[in-house]
Amino acid sequence: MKNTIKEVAKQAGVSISTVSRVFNNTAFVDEPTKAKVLLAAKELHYTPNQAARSLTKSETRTIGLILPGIFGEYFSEVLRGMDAVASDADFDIMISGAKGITTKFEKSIRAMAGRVDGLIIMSPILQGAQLRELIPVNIPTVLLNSDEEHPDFDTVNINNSEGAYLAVNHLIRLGHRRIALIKGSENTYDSQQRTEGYRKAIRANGLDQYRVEVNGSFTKSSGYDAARELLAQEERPTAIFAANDAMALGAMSALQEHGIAVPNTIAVVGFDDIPMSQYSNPKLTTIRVDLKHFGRYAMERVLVAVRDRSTHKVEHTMINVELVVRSSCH
Amino acid sequence: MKNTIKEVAKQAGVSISTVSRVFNNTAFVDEPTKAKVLLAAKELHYTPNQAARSLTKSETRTIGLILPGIFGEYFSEVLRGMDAVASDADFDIMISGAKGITTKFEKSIRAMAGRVDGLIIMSPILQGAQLRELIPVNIPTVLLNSDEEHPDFDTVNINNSEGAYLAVNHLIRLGHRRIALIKGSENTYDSQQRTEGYRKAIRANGLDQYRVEVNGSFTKSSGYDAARELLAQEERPTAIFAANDAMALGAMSALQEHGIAVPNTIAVVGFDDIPMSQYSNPKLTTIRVDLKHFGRYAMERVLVAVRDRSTHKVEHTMINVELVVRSSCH
DNA sequence: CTGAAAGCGCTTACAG
DNA sequence: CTGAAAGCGCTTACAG
Repeated sequence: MKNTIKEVAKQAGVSISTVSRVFNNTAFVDEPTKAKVLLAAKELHYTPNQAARSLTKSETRTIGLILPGIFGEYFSEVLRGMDAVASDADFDIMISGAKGITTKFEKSIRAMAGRVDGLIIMSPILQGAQLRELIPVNIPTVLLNSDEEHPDFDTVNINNSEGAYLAVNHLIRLGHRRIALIKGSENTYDSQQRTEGYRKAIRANGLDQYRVEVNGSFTKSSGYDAARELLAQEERPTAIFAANDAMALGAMSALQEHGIAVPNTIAVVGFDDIPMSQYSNPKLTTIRVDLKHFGRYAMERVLVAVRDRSTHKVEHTMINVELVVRSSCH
Repeated sequence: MKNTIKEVAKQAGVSISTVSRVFNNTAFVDEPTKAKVLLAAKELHYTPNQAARSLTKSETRTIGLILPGIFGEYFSEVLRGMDAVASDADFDIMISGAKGITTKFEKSIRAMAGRVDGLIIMSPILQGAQLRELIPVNIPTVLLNSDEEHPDFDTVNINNSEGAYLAVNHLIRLGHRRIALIKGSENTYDSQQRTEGYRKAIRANGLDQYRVEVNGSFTKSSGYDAARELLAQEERPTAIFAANDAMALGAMSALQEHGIAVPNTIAVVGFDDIPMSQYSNPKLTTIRVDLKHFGRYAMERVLVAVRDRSTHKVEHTMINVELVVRSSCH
């Protein structure tokens, strides 16, 4: 990596232009010359410096990802989708975990400058104007899970409120009335929307008197804790809607520890349909989000934006969801 | 991002050196001058181009990760550990999924050249000599899950065979004799070692006549399939050791579908102790690997290597494991 | 305290 | 087909 194009040129007895040409196949080079270059490169273990390359070509062939975290099956699936299309297009991925802290977020953005051709940002906390301020002007970026109608950026969102509505409605049709909600992380766009969907369904069915909401943070352990909190209440719910599958799984675990049968005594619904949900015991009824497609689509959007930066028009996309019935409700 | 240091300098009426100085705090700059620069930078939405910066400083403050995949809780946890220490040290992470294909692997390496200060490579398939050939000479790199004693690279490994031995031994002490193994991905270093540990325990207890091994690939679905295969055999095992938790979870799901009680009819042990394992039903007995520490440690190693490239000496580390008994065995 | 200039490792017209 | 030179956007001695 210390060996430069200059060394290779010297060793091969040619100019650096020639070396560049054989490495980029950008012009025809005589076979013997080419051979000499290749040999020299091999001997010196030469690999072109991509930073230098980016600088001259002002293209990096990499997309930057700024996410609130990259952990758990939710992000895994989204990443998997992104990786698939990036890799097909011969793009690399640069990751920065923004942790939801604004200063950290700014730092991540700065770190990306000049090293990526486009940005995918999932920042469920930051709002429209702030994003406008923080995100560099000239770089194609798509926003995930925030500000559905941001005038300046492409946007991909999950139909959260619809999904929550579907989930709760399913429970109601099954005869449940006291349906508890385990909420996602506070201040988070998707959490708020899922809460809203829950409330809408409750209200629409005149069940407001039975409404009960407890806090969570989208993690299994927070779902576990929330379920215990629910069990401690004098009037226990007969059903729980957790704002994501991780919490639903955690909640089921807590219920089972307490010897409470799922779904017979308490029914549970989740949201996301992460892979684990079809392997749990009982299998989780949930709201299916095609997470892989979500990631895939987001990556496709940046890529087209990168390709024709000039003609690109802002587009807002909503990912549909559907109820998938398994065995955790009754 | 299109705005350069030159534009800022012009707008502020100073030289580019001065702009550079205020941005890097690398020398004292008069307050009024500084103010002018900052103002100009703000107006132009200026962010220093990191590619250019890397080139002149020949330091990138980023570590490249080449992994066989970045999906599932196993990788999530490892990544979480890496991210924590990288982020503390103010380093970014660049990811490339090598997918175990050699050509893809080479491409990943090339893509990293000049864009990272160090490399963490998990390539359970490639062997010592190949790695030597493929990895650029001058870049500090640590190898994960491969070639324990590679003479040229730092190495961090999990004590796989010991762990497998512990798991199987636990089952034997519980009175099981027909203990099936669900293997991990073929040709994989860690899979081979886990298989080896299984066989050692079986042999040491004179149980060779009961040995039964089926194939898997470290995924939940492969564990599910493998369990079904086991159930189809004329003599069913009374216990299953899955080479990782994901497969163990998949296997339990298959057993439960068939109405087989875990652990009463068939006991199950896993390996890794991914977060889900303490939330499953029943909770999974497994071999605990401190995955987060694994990632953390690997990142720490590259970072020290990056810091003193010259004095650094190759070091081989083994991560210890331990049996954690929960409720899936009996 | 600040500026002019060289240099980081490449690519790409421009000549020949 | 190949080379010399300019330039990408920075940083960093070197002067003053």
